[in-house]
Amino acid sequence: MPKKKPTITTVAAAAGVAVSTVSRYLNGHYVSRPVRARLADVIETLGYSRSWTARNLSLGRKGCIGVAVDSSEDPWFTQLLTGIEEELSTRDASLMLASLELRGNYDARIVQDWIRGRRIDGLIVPKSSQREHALLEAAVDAQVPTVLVAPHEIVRMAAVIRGDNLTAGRTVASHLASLGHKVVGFAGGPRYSIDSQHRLRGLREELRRRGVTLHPRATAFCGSYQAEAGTRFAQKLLERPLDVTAMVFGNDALALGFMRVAQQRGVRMPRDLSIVGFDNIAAGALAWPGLTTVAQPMREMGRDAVRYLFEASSHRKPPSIDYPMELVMRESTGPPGRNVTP
Amino acid sequence: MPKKKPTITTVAAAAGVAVSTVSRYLNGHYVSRPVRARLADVIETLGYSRSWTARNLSLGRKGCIGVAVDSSEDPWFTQLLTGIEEELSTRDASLMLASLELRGNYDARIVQDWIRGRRIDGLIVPKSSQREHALLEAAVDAQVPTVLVAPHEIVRMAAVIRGDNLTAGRTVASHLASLGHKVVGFAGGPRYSIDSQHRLRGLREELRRRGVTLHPRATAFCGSYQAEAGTRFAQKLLERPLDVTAMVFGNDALALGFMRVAQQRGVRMPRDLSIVGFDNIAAGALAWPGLTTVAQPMREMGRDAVRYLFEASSHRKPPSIDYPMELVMRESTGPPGRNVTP
DNA sequence: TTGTATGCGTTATCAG
DNA sequence: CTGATAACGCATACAA
Repeated sequence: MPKKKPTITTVAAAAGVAVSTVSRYLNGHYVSRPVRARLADVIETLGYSRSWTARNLSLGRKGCIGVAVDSSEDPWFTQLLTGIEEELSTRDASLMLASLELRGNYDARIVQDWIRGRRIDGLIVPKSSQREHALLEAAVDAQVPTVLVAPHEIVRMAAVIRGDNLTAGRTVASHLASLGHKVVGFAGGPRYSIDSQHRLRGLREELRRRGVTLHPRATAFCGSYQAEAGTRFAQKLLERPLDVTAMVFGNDALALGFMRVAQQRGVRMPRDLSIVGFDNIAAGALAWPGLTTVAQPMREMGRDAVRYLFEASSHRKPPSIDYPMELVMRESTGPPGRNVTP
Repeated sequence: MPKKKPTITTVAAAAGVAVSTVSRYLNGHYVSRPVRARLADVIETLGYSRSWTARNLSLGRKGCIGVAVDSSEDPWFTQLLTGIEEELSTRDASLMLASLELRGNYDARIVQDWIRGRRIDGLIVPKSSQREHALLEAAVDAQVPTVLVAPHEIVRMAAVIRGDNLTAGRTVASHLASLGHKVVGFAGGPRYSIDSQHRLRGLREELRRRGVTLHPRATAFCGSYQAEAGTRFAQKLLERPLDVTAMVFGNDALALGFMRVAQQRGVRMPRDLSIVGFDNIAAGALAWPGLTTVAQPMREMGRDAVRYLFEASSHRKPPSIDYPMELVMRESTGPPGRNVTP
């Protein structure tokens, strides 16, 4: 006999009060002490727990925020996700997840349905680029608060959260310069990626200040942030003798992809070549040599993203915060050695 | 002027029919052709889209399935997640995600709230172990269909989906034997993990059949599936000359953790030691040497998990399927070399 | 084939 | 301080 779940009406009846009183009790509004005690008792013995669906319908909200990402298998993203979860768990709201590239090709219909069907109270879009334009437009149309995390391209339709990539670039430059490197290279992600651009700019500035050369032939964009782009870049760069003693990559995935090919070809790191990445993904710490990188406070950024969403109404203008980034030194960087011919 | 969102009532009024007719139209029930056309038109111009919350309330369901995992940063899990998303996207349902170890220590309250508050139509728990017992009990109590993916320990409270680890173990044994290895070792995850036990058993059986020794001193359990456990194991095993020419690990994370330490100490792989893992996580493909491993059809398992959830009522007994696993050969395995003294 | 009436479980606005 | 009662937006018997 599957006993039916108790509702607020059941509780009210059992306690001999009106449903509205129970509701008030549930929401911490005023009820007399004796009634409160009785209600607590009844609810306990009945094992009552209110219906989220009904509550949300009544409140006119959805109780869910949406997260739309290229792929939920991206380790950079999962760090952010943890932060999002963390903050959400304190706000009795939950998250809906959608990968935009689930079956190989881009498809944002699910997210479009979310916002058209008013299924979400807010939207978080990490690493958005031009192709998310329609999505963001729909979001502002439907008045669903949106926050972009580390968008590839510039937008003024939503709040933005991103790391302080300019300073991060400078930090990397300092690190390399103080190790004694005189000529370094840079390989970014997509050319249009703001993160890559800022990282490069910071790197370039500080390098120049330190009298270090940023070699033009070893400075490029890989077209993507995927590891495969890093391996392709490696195949090209390592065809001929190295011009540089250190390479800085747009992110860890690129760096790791590069390192695999480099090791395969006998390039010893950091002796022949120092490597630096960005993002501090787990794979970098597991590699040998461990990948020197720059960490962003992803969890904090995730938390702040949902915080902003829940306070969106009170904000006049969406904030655009730059989070501090921290150099994580591992074995892939060291003093420069002689150049190598692979 | 934020135009108010149209409801089913708005549509009915605009079309000059009753709401029930609109509802019928929406759900594909019978409506006359002219009315249907008019409705389609009105809905289009109004930009109407029905409220999920209200629909679910009326239907008595939640429209969400819950996924409770140790950490959503686990790359093994994110593969599963992709499959879950994939299937969910075809069923107009969404997923709620909760990490059980969000802040370092175990806390399942959020998930308990889900099932107590009837917020989910089903529950997926990957890699469950003893500590999830209370959770599963609550789930059966509340009649929420549950499916366990690759549970560490045996349970009879829910449906189970897992890979065919026995055969996988045999496959690895064959691979190693045919490469010419004569003495191999095994390092599993937690001792109680069924996956590790099965993988070991399959390995042992086939090894014996092939006349290959499974060295007892190099056969152990690392206590966890985390990479750190692999590094600890490496530090211990590599203290003295190796007794084996190949090591099989309970999963890729352990193997990668081991490899890092091994490379650090100058062990050349596969020349000095061949390495095999399980799970085929991305980091293994990026390492050098690339990690030979056994892949599970994680996406398919994820899809099937939600399929089961949605058909739970029609099933008499929960199925417990073993999914085929596939050897992925990379550079970390090769013919045995001479033993090495690190 | 279509309309009417009722229920889903809460919250909020009123009177009392 | 508490109790009716009207939303919330949709689905579904049942009646017409």
